[in-house]
Formats: sequence, C-alpha cells, structure tokens
Amino acid sequence: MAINKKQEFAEPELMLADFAKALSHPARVAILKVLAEQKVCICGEIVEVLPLAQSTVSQHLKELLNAGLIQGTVDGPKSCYCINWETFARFETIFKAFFQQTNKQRCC
Amino acid sequence: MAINKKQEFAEPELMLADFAKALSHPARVAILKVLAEQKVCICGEIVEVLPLAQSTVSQHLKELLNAGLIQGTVDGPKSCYCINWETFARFETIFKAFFQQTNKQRCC
DNA sequence: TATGTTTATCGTATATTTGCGATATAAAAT
DNA sequence: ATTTTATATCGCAAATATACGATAAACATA
Repeated sequence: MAINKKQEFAEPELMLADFAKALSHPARVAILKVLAEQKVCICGEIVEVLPLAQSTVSQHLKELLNAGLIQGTVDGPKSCYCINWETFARFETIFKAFFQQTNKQRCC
Repeated sequence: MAINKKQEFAEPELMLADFAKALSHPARVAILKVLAEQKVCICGEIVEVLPLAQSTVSQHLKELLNAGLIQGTVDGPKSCYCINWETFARFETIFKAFFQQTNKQRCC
C-alpha cells in the first residue's frame, strides 16, 4: 500500500483491531489454548506441541507479549509464559460495548 | 515464508483465527461499528464515513462478507449491508469455550 | 573454565495484506 | 438511446506477516 491509513482511525477501533490481530493466526490461538489449559508453560514445551520451528514460536510468543495477552518470566535458562486474563477481560468489555446491543435488527 | 503451515492446525483454532483476522483491521471494525449502530447501511454512506477510497472500502466489505460477519443485498444500483448477528453469537460461543475457564490461575 | 541447554534475535526469502486508480457492470434517470 | 449514479473488480505498488536457519545470549553443569 502506498500509505498506511491505520492511524486515521479512532482509538477504540485501533485497540480492538490490535487485539484481533494478535488472535488472527492459528498458531497464536493454539498457544493461548495450551496456556489456558495450563498443560504447558515453558517455551520449549510449547514448541513441541506446535508444528513450527523454535524461532517461529518465539516470534509468535513475542507478538502475544506485545499485545499484552500473555506474560513471561525468566526461570533460569527457561522462559515461563502464562495468560494475562486482565487483558482478556478488558477486551471483552470493549467488544461488548461495540457489538452487543439490545437491538439487533437488520435493515436488509 | 517458505511454506504456509496454517493448515496444520485444528479446525477450532483455524475458525477463531479467521474470525479474528476479519476484525484485525480498524477499517473493518469501524464498518461493523456503524452497521451495528444502524447509522448507515448503504455502501456509499460507509465510504463517506471512512478515510479510504471507494474501492478499498468495497474490498473490506468483501472480506467481512466472506467471513460471514455481514450480509448484503442489492437495492437497485445501491448495496445495503447489515451485521450477521448469528455469526457473532457463534464465535462468542467458540471464544468462551476456548478461554473462559473457571480456573484462571497463573503459573508465573 | 569449558560445554551443553534453552531461548531470543537477526537476516532473509516468500506470501499475504493494504490501498488506490482505472475500468467494468448494472440500474436509474434524462 | 444516452448519460448519470453506485458498486464491484482488476492490476499494480508498497507494506506487513510468516517461516526458518544461523547465531547470540544467558544460565546451568561437568
């Protein structure tokens, strides 16, 4: 694209889009799923569950971190990740404010 | 990327990712917002509200259609769009099944 | 100190998305 | 029948995302 027009939109739209973007790849959804189930939390274990190389998984983890959907702590040479439920709750509120109206009519 | 690995993931992960991808651009969130508010529904009116060219808006509308988030009907020379709330409800169910567990502990 | 283990980052190739102008299409109006 | 109006699609350029191997960094262990 010639110019990036994203910054021309309002803050709530940008926030929702960023949240959705973080969820817009099945690998990241899968990561969040195993973290939510508390099956695993160490990076290396996540890599074993996914059909991707270690560097690729690390990249997806970084994106989830940047979006605030997970948090990580260093545990010796390993990294432990878990879901940041506060962020999920926050976006659920924004989402509802946007779309969950009482009047769900159609005009066509 | 060398190879597209998306098809290696399970169906629920793919569905959630597709839904999120449809919401992953502020223009599409903005379109859904004005449709939800029932301010406008005609394509040309949507174009006036957004800071994008007509062809670009038409492309975003097509993506929302493909994702099943909106539906459109031809009204003479115009096109009328509105939100498909059934799809929203369906994805809310999937989303909750994934992430809304009773036990939201952290391991780190 | 040297070595192995675990993870993050860099560089790079390729795929996809975004955006627009130009054009096609279809209906309405003149 | 021609022109106008409204929208979708095509073709292209530029930006982003995806994926991996190689390498760096940080720690534990021999």
